[in-house]
Amino acid sequence: MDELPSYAETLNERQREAVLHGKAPLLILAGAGSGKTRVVTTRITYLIDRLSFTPDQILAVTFTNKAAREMQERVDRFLEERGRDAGSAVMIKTFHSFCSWFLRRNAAAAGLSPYFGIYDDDDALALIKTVVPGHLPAGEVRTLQNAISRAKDDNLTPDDDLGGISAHPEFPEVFRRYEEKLAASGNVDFGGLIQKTLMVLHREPAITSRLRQKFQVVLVDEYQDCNGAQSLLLEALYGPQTWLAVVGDDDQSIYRFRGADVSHILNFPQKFPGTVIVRLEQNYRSTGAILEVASQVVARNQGRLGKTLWTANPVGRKPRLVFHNDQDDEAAWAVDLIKRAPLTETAILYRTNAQSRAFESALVRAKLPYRLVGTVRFYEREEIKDVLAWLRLLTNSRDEVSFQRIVNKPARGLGKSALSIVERHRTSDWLDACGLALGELKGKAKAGLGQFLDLYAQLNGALMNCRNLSVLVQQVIEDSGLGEHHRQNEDLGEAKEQNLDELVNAAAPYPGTIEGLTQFLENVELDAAGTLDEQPGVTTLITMHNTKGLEFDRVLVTGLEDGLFPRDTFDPQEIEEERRLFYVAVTRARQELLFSTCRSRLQHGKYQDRAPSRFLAEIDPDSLEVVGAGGRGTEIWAVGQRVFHDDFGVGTVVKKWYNGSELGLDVRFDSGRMGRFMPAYTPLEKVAADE
DNA sequence: CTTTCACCGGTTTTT
DNA sequence: CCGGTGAAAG
Ligand SMILES: Nc1ncnc2c1ncn2[C@@H]1O[C@H](COP(=O)(O)OP(=O)(O)OP(=O)(O)O)[C@@H](O)[C@H]1O
Repeated sequence: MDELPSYAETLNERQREAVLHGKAPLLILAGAGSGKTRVVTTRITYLIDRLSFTPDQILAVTFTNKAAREMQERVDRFLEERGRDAGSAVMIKTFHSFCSWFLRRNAAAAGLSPYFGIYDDDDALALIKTVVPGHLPAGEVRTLQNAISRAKDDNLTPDDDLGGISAHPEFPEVFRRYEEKLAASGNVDFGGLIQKTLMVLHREPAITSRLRQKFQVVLVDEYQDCNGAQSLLLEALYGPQTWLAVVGDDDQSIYRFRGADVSHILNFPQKFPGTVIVRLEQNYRSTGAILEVASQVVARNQGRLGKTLWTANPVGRKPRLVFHNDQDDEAAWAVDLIKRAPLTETAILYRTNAQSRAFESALVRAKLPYRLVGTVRFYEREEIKDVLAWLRLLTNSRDEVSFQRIVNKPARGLGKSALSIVERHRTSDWLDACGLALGELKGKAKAGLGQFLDLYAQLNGALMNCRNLSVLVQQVIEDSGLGEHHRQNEDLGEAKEQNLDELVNAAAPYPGTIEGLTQFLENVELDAAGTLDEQPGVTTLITMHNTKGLEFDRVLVTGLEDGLFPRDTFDPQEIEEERRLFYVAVTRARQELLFSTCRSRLQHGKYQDRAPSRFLAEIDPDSLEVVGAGGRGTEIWAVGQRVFHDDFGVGTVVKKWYNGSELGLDVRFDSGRMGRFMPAYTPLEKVAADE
């Protein structure tokens, strides 16, 4: 072999081993910040640069579209530096967008049109509502929707044994009817993208072998959050010539609620015999003090693989823990920190999107720039979804959800009875059904439906001969009346108008053809959040889940309160998942880490008293710098904490409860005796677990 | 058929 | 507090 390429010189020995590794299945198992993603990127470059692979033979799977774009950029840059181009011929996608690509190319085999649309969770919910019996409460409908998604994540169909998914008596029937309606709509939901791809690969050996022939190299990042269907997909992609590598960290598996299962990474060596495991143990991201706290907490989880993780970085300042009265104080504190060092790259992390509000308004008041990642995602706003529904109907007139959404929006006199007549005439195509129903309607409804049909014809004509997609989008907004409708909204009208303008701009890069429209819609459907660039001096507001794979100089982990983070739950598995989320959040920080917790928090319109998160009790107090403690409700108690009482001796906290704002503890003493205490008044002493 | 208003319940987390 | 839902008025 020639001398090492320069990009390999900056790697440590283990990383280099992973990059230069040959054909045998490769499992890279490593803790946070150890350079896993960097190894994937470098390996792609190496395979192209030094071995004879061409970019289009390589498939890399990332967890988010943003991660895919970033990896694409890095690979392009690497290859450019080495005087090669065509880096962008490497296929770097999420599982979902890869499957979408595949299904459009093999539409016939999948029983789809190449212009199929993708239903997001809201769309799926709308469809489920049309198939659930009678008036189930909204909560139950959601539960059923969730069960359907979980079933599809495990590649199950209504014919399979669904007992492991949901015990709801209506579930199998609702699932079946949902799948029928979905098939009739000609569209695909998220789970269906994976499932239909699997179906084609299992049924059509010729297609499978062509696909394996094409992608001789397959790499998967964040494999610990892989679900059952995705794991099967990986097996289907794996042929005798495939160079396969997966990368992940069992301590960072945080998407169980979405069907992810850490067992897929743990069982990888069994599934792919001959697997070579490479462990990366050096963390390049964080200070020693940050890593220490992360390790202490995650160490409480049972059944983890356990990994060594060390860093040559300085120990740095101890992470700080700051107590606040409520979420507004917490936000004011965050703003103050940012003002003191406005150029330090800072991220404010929280468990639930609702928590972003207080931070947003404090930042606005302080006139500090910020970007909000996630939350009311751009493409999920009402006005945007309305216009997208029109566009989707233009690519697929069988799309029930989109049809129902816009047929009478803005109102054109089509109510329940008129629409049930349309429904009676439904073939597969909703416009045909409208045409047939027209004869049976009269008056306002007839006029309204006629108007709708004319509009469709007009916009469909526009699609046939418009140069640029933004022209079509503009025309849909104006001609459909949706633009006017949303502009008239009392206080949000202006914002909605701006959003619609932005949608027009977003369509500009696409050609005004059905292919261009399909591509635009797919990008929107699979990456609903839109892109927000990071910029120096702009604070990031983000959920902990969304920070997967990211890093920031300064990280604020907020809302560390029992019941919020971790959420209260009876399921020990879920507590462990929350603890992994804590680990992910903490290990995003390069230099500075701050925790904050509130004694009281506004929730559902009421202030509720809160106690510090049990995770804080799992950190060695010596590893933290505590600010503002000492007041009432600032002592950190966790269920399981060992305590000593003057009269009763040693025992264990078995329950936390509240009497108004006062914290109470139930303790089971080793003598067998139980006791109830208010730690504010009773001298209970914490003792170490082994005393 | 459309609009308004009173009432209820409570979403973790997202491709 | 806020958004979704359903009944009743217009
Ligand atoms: N050999 C190295 N020398 C210097 N810096 C490195 C090296 N390897 C990785 N890094 C840096 O360490 C940081 C973490 O790398 P990377 O994001 O690839 O880690 P990761 O294992 O994917 O992290 P996580 O699982 O926490 O998302 C990055 O800033 C990366 O540039």
